[in-house]
Amino acid sequence: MVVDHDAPEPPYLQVAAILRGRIQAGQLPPGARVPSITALMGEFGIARNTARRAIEVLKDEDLVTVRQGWGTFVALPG
Amino acid sequence: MVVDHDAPEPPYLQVAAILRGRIQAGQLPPGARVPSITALMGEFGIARNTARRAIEVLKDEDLVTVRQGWGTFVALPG
DNA sequence: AAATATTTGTACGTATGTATG
DNA sequence: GCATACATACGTACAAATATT
Repeated sequence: MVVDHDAPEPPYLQVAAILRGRIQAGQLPPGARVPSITALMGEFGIARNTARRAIEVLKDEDLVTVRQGWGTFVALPG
Repeated sequence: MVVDHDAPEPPYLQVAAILRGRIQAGQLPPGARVPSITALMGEFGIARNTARRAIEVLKDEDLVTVRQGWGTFVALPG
């Protein structure tokens, strides 16, 4: 899966939407580790800051919790 | 005024705090134009993205409103 | 205790796109 | 068309936190 640089939706929002979909579909269940920044870079062909912005979107939605030096995880329900 | 790269507080938070202070002090009253990204770069000796992050902080606090192609303005009270 | 690997955090400089006036 | 200002993205570098060896 690669982002579409020509789409009206910017890459960081595309990636955020994809990850959100995986969470809501249960593909990434609560407590699961979200792919690391480096992994997202490789999977979607995006730069580091772009990957971080996508995670930032999900963090602002309280869908994930991020901890430096550890990783990003799907937020627990409730 | 220049940011301190050796301070524990990162530059983008330093700049956000300074601007927040100007707003709360009335130096930047409601409706006033906040210095542009380019102006902040020059005033604080920071990069473009760093300036934008500072503004982002204030935007998340609803202290300013940002409009593409126009500028950034101190939010109206209420 | 110390070194190493992994992961997130911050910042740089640059380029291009989009919106407004 | 042009100038200004914000929006997004690239690639790179180093710092900080965590866990493991």
